[in-house]
Amino acid sequence: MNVNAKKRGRPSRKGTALKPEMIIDTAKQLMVEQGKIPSIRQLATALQVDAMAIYHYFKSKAVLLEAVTTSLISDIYQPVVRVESGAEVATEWQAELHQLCLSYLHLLEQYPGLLETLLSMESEGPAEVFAQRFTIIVEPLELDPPAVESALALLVDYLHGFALAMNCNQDRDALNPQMIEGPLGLYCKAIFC
Amino acid sequence: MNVNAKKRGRPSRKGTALKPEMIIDTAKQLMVEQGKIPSIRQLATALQVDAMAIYHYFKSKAVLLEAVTTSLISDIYQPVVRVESGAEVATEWQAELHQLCLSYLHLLEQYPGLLETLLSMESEGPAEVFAQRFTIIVEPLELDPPAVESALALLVDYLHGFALAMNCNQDRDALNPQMIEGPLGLYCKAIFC
DNA sequence: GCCATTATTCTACAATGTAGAATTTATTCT
DNA sequence: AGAATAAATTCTACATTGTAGAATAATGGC
Repeated sequence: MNVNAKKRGRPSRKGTALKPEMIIDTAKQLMVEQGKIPSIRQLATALQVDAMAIYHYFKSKAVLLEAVTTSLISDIYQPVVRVESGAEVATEWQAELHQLCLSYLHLLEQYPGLLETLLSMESEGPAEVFAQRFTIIVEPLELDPPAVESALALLVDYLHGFALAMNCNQDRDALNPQMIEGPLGLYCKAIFC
Repeated sequence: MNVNAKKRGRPSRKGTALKPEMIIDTAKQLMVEQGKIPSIRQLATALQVDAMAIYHYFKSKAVLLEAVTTSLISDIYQPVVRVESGAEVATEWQAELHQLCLSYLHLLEQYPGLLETLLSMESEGPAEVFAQRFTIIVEPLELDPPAVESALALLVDYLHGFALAMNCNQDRDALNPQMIEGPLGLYCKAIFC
């Protein structure tokens, strides 16, 4: 007779019900705490629930991770829209871009595994979030569409490569988001010179 | 009595001995065939050997993968060193860089899992290979050291991000190395203008 | 009150990395 | 030559993982 055994079947008290939100939130928390994606069993333990209960809400672990990703991605920096005049155009967008990149990297650093999920996802939603905010920032530069496309591709993949390097490096301090300074400066020169 | 059971203990005939090279080669082959890193058991089966035999040569799977990586990385494009004159400087290095990038991406595409191993490795050796060849190519541009460093960082992480995207995308044709054209052009503009 | 639906736990399986012991052959020492 | 040691291999076993499928219990609609 297992001491820890819980009663089987649907729980009585209504408020006790497991909710998708709770699962997602706990998953996020464990990702931060453990620095990696938790196993379904670990997640279930944290929720004080049987592992299989989670599968009632998410058809597979991949689907759960996609939900986590979608929920997190909107937290990246939201650029401020300005009415710019003359000289400001040349500098403001760089600061905004810097901030967007840092917040994106910070997110990918805080939640290891997010990156791979993001890139594996069927839905383009999460990837679109960054693109959207990027577009807002470079809007005042009035680049032609193909140039914007190339610029976005170069930046996104650069950031993903950098994030991957951070995630793979075991010693946390060897690599941090501040180090994009040089490359990002070079990048800015490329798209506006 | 298992029909497939092999005799235990050290094999008699000398030539039969498993060699690290064989393990590495078979691992490479399976990576290409399966499009992912094989399990130790699969690798052992291909070698017609017990799984644990592999651990006699490599202390862990990670160490084996590092050996595979080190062995593969030297295959990337070796830039030709030229004596350039005047106008050629402005164009030749771009073609060389393009070729280097394509061969690097091709390698990372062909051997999924290589990227993560590369980035997780203690040894800087493999990472140095690309850096070395990059340096040869941009040498004639006579950039100052910090600029070279930034340029290398931007390019390497961009390529890693791109490679990761290729590896994560299940439909093979959605993403291929030819697509670096635009971003790479932009990049070249950045480092020499 | 009956029955379908919903939320949950339990049991079980196949795959994985790998520790540790057993076994057989090769090599080295005396 | 014989004994001891080392090397190369297979076997057995374990913990961890994702998840399929069945059993169980409460809820909600009729």
